[in-house]
Amino acid sequence: MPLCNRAPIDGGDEKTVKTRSNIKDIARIAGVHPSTVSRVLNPATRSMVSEALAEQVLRIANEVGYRRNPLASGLRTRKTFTVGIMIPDLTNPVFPPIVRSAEGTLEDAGYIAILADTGSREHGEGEIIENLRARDIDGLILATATRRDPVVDACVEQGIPVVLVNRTVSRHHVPAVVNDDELGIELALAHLVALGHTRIAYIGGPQSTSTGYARYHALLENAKKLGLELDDALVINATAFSEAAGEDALNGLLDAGRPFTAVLTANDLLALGCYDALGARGLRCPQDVSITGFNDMPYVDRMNPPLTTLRIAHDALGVKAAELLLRVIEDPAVPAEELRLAPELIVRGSTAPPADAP
Amino acid sequence: MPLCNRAPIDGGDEKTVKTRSNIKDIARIAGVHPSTVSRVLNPATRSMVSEALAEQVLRIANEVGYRRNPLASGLRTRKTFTVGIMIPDLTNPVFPPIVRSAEGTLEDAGYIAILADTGSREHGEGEIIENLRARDIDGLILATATRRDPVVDACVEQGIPVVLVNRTVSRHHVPAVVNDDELGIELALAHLVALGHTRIAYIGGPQSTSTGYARYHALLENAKKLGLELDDALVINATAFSEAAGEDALNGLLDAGRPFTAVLTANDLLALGCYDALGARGLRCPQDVSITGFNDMPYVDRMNPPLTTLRIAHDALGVKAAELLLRVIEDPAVPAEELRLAPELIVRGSTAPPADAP
DNA sequence: TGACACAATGCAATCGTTTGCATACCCTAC
DNA sequence: GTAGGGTATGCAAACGATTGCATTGTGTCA
Repeated sequence: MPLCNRAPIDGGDEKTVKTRSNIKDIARIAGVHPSTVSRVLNPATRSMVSEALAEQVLRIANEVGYRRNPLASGLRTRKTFTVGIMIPDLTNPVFPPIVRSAEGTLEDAGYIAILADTGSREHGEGEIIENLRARDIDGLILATATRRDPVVDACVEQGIPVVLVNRTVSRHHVPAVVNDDELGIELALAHLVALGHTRIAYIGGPQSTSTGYARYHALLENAKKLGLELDDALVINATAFSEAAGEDALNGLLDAGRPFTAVLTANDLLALGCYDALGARGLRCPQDVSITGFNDMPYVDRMNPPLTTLRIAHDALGVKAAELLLRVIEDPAVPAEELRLAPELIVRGSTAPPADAP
Repeated sequence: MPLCNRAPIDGGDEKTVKTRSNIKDIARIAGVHPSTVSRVLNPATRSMVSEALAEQVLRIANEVGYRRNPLASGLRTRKTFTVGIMIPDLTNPVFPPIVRSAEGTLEDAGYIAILADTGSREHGEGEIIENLRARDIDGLILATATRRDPVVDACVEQGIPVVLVNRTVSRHHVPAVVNDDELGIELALAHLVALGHTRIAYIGGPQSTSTGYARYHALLENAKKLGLELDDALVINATAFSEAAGEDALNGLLDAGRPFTAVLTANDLLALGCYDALGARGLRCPQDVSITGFNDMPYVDRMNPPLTTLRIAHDALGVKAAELLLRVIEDPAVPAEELRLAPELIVRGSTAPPADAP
């Protein structure tokens, strides 16, 4: 007997580390060539082999608990059933639901998700992408995009299927799933106006992100549409989507001395920063100033006061992004579509009619 | 000239999709055998080849931007520089910081992290593990462990390096990084007692998890140590670590009609559920009932009232778990140590002296 | 000068799958 | 009876890297 270092058959109770059985083992048992087994195991080529034999091979594969080795398969075919998910910061409550639902959707399709959090990282994004590319990932979900993003350009150039989520880029050639920011701002602004506010301040986000940019322009647009006069001195864009930036921004507005009764912010964290700035000055929300957020982060309904904000369909964002990516992977020629999901205004305690209202 | 389907050298401006250069390309340029290049590229075997040649090969590798193909390498060596991270639910705020810091630590060591959220999933955990195993992952970080966990058993049995994080298992053979729950409960209980509370209720978590189990027993232990009389009817373990379970539990306690002035909970979400139960009955926290949480989830400092709780070193948990796993991967014979990180009591507005205090 | 040790490199098999091509076989039709 | 056309399978070369063993070359020592 030739050397037989494994016990592929009847290895039931053996104490040996039973190394996963492979296509050759099956071939040996079935008395056929490995290539035949391979053809049976691949649904696309199964029809090449006689039905009876195919059935037998499948049965054996099942019996020995065969699982394709993705490394070997990937090496040969360049398809790894692996996708990368890049996010700027997992501890930002916006991302976990996106990541989770995207991962779940991918998993259901037989893919695995490699997580890359670029915030907590010494390597640059480019380095990370190179790393993923070296691993022959099939595609990439990017939540990190800036409006002009070299990383995205690089992916497009290298032909890596990419889908952007949450944020998008300026040049319109890459598929994306984003929130409908125009609608969101419209809802928030209309809400404040309906409450009777006329002197409304705005605290936006970085203009380098599509969300910061879109929300800012949506504000200008919708104010005009409503015939609302905006005080330029009361419209500013913060340098980051963070509590600290929001606090700074509102402090700036308060110091400017221009009167206002409401602040529309482009992000929940900015809104929370506003809470801090108000609290430090003994001002009350909503009695003195109404505040709206954007995102509906978890637990903002429990804050003091509960935050009026725009609920983004985070789960759907992740699911749709994953589905879109799968579609692109399957057929790279698919046209780059951009999905915009409608947000929902959630009215809570942080908004009320202005003090001087009738 | 033999067929040469690539342009490995001087491929600078070519419009062709420049396929990643490999070890053979380098060998050809350097005029040596691929195996020599391989030896140079592997630090462990570099000393086998003459210094001058090694340098030259490295220079060329650098010039052509060589990157090892992890698939091929992994196929041959069974080492993929990949680890899996399994968590029960990414939208539970406890996990993102753990995942993020673990991932960052792994990345710095040249590993990538595959994320698996078992909650949002139709496949069972076993199936997922099999999937990861098929991909020859080097190790696994599990945040999903129950006290008697077949998945953990399976991993240990199959020799997959495993590190548990946040939760651990009963049988003591697997390395873990957890919070020091005994200390946490001790701090919380001492805090309430110091405020003057004597009739203290407890809402714990599922006894199938190590955290639920340890905190419950720590409570009994510490109460005895402090000479504190616990009313059995006021000590219950909820069926889940969730807001709903917490609300149900506290409603049960209130319905029982036994007097108490404080509730010590085993988890922030349980505590938030208590807020709901109190609010629904018009009771105030902390005036009528003090409440303590466990975890210090993000934003509980902004809730109404801000929650007194135990801050777990989530980042450290992730980092340590990753480091421990790397150590085990490197040397599977390393003894299974269990790290316990000390929590910190964060006193906020949800605790105060009881109403009947002097 | 020849034997031997040792250092540096080449050779070729291997990891597990896939796939273009060759082959063997059977059936039909002229 | 043989040419032609399928159909079902085998063969062997990839994919890219690693590694035990073989080979070559160089120096040392007796």
